[in-house]
Amino acid sequence: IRTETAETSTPEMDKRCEPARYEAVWQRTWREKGYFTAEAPSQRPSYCIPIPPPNVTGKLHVGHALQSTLQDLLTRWRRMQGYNALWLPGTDHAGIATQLMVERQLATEGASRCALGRERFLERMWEWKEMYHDNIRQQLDLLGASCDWTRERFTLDPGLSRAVREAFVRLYREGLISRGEYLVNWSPTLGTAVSDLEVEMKTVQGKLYHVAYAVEGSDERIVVATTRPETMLGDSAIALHPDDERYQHLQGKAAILPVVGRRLPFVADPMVDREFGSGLVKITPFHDPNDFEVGKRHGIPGITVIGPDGRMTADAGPEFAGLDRFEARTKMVQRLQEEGYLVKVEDHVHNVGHSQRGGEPIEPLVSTQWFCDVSGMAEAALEAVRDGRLALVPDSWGKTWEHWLTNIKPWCISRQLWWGHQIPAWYTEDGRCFVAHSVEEAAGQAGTDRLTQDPDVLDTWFSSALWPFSTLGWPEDTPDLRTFYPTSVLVTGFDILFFWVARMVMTGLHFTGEVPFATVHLTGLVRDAEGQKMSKTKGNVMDPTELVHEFGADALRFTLASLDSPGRDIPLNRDQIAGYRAFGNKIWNATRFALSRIPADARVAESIDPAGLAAPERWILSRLSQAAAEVDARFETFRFDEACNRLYHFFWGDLCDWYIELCKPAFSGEAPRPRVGDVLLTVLDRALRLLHPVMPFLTEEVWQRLPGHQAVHPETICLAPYPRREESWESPEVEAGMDALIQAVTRARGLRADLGLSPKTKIDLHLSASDAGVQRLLEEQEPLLRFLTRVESITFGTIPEGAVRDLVAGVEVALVPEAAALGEEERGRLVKELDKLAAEIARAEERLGNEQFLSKAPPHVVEGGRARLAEMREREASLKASLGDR
RNA sequence: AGGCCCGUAGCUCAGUUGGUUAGAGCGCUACGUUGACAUCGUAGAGGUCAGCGGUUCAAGUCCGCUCGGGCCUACCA
Repeated sequence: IRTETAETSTPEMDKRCEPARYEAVWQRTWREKGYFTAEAPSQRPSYCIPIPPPNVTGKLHVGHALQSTLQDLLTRWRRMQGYNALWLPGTDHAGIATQLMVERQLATEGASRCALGRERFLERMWEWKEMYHDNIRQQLDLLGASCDWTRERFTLDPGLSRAVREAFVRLYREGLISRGEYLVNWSPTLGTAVSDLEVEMKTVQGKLYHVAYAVEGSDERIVVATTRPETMLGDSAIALHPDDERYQHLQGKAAILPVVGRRLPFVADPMVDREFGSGLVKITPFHDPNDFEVGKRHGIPGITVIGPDGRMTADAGPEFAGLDRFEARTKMVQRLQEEGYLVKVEDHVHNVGHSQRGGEPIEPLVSTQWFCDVSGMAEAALEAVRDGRLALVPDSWGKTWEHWLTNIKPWCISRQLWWGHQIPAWYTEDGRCFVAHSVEEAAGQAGTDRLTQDPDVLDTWFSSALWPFSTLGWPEDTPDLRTFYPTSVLVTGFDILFFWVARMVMTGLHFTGEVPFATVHLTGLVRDAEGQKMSKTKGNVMDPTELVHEFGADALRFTLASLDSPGRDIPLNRDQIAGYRAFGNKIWNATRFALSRIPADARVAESIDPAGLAAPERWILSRLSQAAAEVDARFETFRFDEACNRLYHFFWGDLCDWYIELCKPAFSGEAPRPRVGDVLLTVLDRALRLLHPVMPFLTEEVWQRLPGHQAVHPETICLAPYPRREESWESPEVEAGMDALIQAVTRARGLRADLGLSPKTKIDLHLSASDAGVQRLLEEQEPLLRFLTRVESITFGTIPEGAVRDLVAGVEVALVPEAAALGEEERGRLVKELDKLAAEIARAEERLGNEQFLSKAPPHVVEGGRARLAEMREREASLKASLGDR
């Protein structure tokens, strides 16, 4: 176990950061110490994130890694802020998807679900579940997830199954769940009904067959167009538009179905589009959703000619019975042609519903299923977003939410599968149905125990819909439920907004009266470096486990979090992850520097008073305070990208590029300043704490080595307070002065480079600040400036003739090179710069001469413009002086 | 068919309620290995903000149209 780091506090650190050496160790330590176990009840405010339960179908993909990173980030952040934070983990049985995986596995063994029987098959399912569940758990550990595994749930475990039965029974008793015979989306290869959401519309190139029908009792022939000739066998009417002049005479008559010879009455219905085809539509009530409605309106009976297996039924007639529906199409076309009914065939592009899981075209089929009427719940869910009880982030999803929920239809919740929650409905031998919590209760109602349970299971999303409260113990009124419900945030992909999020909101409001979470953060899709969707067939799938092994979990986490900008997909590329791995190395080495150079008595300070500190120390503390304030604000608004960006630039830019450089001459004794070691350690401590939610492993590993870190928390950075803004540390004056120093140093280096002078060339630097305070600061820090610019000497005040000069941040910077003159290249660059400046000055003058601008623009903008113009003029003078007489 | 999103540097993207000089990372160029770090440092180059029109003192930002790309919803047989 990794406690030796903290206790022996070996100052030796490797030259490179190697995540593999500490990540797994810390994950184990954290778990053993129980840092992530939440309390219920608790005195502290609650914060809860219910995990979108991964399917137990296989491995986690990068999308999971993204969502897990964000959930963990939020949880760790709130935990550090003192919340009683719970990230509740679990997995989903994922009905169809998982059953398919196991069926495939069985097929490779030459076995099958039916041969095995329901009971043995379910045993196999549970074995599968155990295996993949363990995978998922390991992967989450690998990523550094701070889940409370003592509260882990699975959608088929006893508690959740009980919640499912309770929800079903209540909805049934309220009349919102019912059983009935309707036209449903049927997947012939899966052998089950699916919901509207599981139907994927695909644009396909098909054919439009124009078929002639004889009109009964006349010589007239009419033409009807269809894309599915095989369904003609189930036709029972022909529809025309009630206002269509061309066909009024057909009202009350009938057509004769070719090949079959059945009589098809004409019906007038406004659903007919007069412009399409001939303006006449064949009506197949049992194999088309529109026709089903027309059939109902006109009392036309339907005929089922395609069975659940996708083959033609006996009712299709002896010639077709037993044929696959697509074979039947070919045969029908052939028969029509033979008998002279086929008028023409056109290419036709149209949209066909396909089974999302099975992949084959959906067959609309009449069957008895269970339905849930969600119209009332949808209304409540709409209201929750409208009145702000539920926030969608980004809020652009609001319109999609509105649209879907206002057009919602009954939800088909039964599935002809074995893996799932069996429907709590029992039938007597004479066919009466009893819905109850248990077979005993049903027997009581039925007055007999000769009952058979409904063989179907519920749609997987039915149990998922209850997830935020069923995992906390609902329907029991448990301490967990009281403590953590409603939960705080849901982080998930927009692709399951309807499948899952909307349904959780609906059931949450229905059963608990409250929205199940206050905020939904919807992430984009993780794509590959080229912006392509990852898919197995394309072979561009990135495996999070491999990425963790290659780059470390922290680098992957930082990358994913920093790419999560609202409403955008996430193009993930390895270079970027490598870049953030380098950032980790930077953090590591910054710490290594501190540990090797600080005085022996330096310690992390829980708080520090800037009074008595020199400008560089006051500057970094001021910058740190602002970084803390901004990072916190970004997390509040789910701008993980901006938070990460801020963290990155604070650490690399302010801390490493400048402050650590500023520390060097102080530590070496060249330019000593008070308490530099304490400040460096204190800044590192806080910076690591700020970074911890994003990079938990590295920050813990490094933080444990800081002398005196125990003052902040005795055991772990995971539970150390999240740094806040420290207003007493902030000083605009110090920042302005140091900013001038930084810019002057940068410009001095730039001038030297412009002159093509090697770093070894001796040079005199002249600095002249217009602001007296800045001038004083520069003079005070003269040794520091010499160290940073590597010049021989610095002279303050008037710039000598012949110097090469420039003006930045109110400081004139000039170099007097020994016997060096401006070459052609340098002159050219200067002239170009002067031209640009002159153009800008002209623009500024014009603007400032505009009456409208002066009177309408706010004063600070006008003032800013004037100041800017003045500075540009000064700079112009300075640059001209460089060119001057040389 | 309806709706939504996007178009900014070579690439991937930021850019607050319109307000000075449009930013970052990667890549590129030159120089650099001085004791934290070459997974590095220093200094640079690179943009007609897709196009057109409008509102405004002021537009990458607001409005309209066009072009290009993506996504969602949808029962045209």
